[in-house]
Amino acid sequence: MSGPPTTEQIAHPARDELELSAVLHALSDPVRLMIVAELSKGEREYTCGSFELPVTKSTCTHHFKVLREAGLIKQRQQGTTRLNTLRRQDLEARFPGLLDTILQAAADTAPLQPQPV
Amino acid sequence: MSGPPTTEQIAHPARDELELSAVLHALSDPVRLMIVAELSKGEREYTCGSFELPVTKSTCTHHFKVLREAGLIKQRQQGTTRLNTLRRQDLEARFPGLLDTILQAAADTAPLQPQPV
DNA sequence: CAACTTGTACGACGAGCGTCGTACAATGCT
DNA sequence: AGCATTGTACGACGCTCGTCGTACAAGTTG
Repeated sequence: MSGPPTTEQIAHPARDELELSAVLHALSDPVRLMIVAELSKGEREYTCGSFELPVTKSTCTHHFKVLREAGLIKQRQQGTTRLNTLRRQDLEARFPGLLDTILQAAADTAPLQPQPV
Repeated sequence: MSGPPTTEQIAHPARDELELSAVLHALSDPVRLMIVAELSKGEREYTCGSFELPVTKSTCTHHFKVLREAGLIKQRQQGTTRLNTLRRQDLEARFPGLLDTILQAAADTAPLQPQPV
């Protein structure tokens, strides 16, 4: 193999372009909040398929797209899979404390927890 | 005057019933975030008309209703006017630090500020 | 009483959201 | 090569959202 193994041509907003309303809207959906909560539990990269979500594949793609366009996650292509990571530093720089506070609130009040794989 | 001057028959969710997704959704609208930011600046009660909002009266009523049903504000009838206050304590008890963090993020990144009256 | 103020109720409209199914592209594996 | 895996693209569907205009209710004030 001589060509580039990864594509990395996925649009992401810059740190200074993150909008609060987009972030809050993204996290106001229970499924997306689940995804972000899962991502926040580890430092490793998660594939889209490593979540037990109560929606189909295409809906899952949609939610990851919303999260990416709001600047919450970074997506990196690797082979057929797409690796997702939380943009912790960017979020912390732009909206200090916001992510942790929301995740804490979610953990305190969530009736159900998703299952990682 | 011998009769009751205020009605106080407006439905509000109890503290323990506040849902995170509803709160985040309520605050993901710029107009509603403006309203909450204004309310947070003072301890006094604000009438619905004391905001300079870029929407009509009926839209304003709608936004206050969303905020009330999400548990962000308390509305109290007094004569023809309705007095609004932020439910600071309830929010702090249910979602510690959430309101302040969001308001801080809004203040840091907001391009425009509303005008109080 | 009549006029005004403050805000709600209701219906309408266009836009967007969350969901799905099917089809397809790209990669990995046998 | 052929097949399986992973995820996207696209269209469709109901539903909700934000907005508005008009009409109306409840107080306040002349």
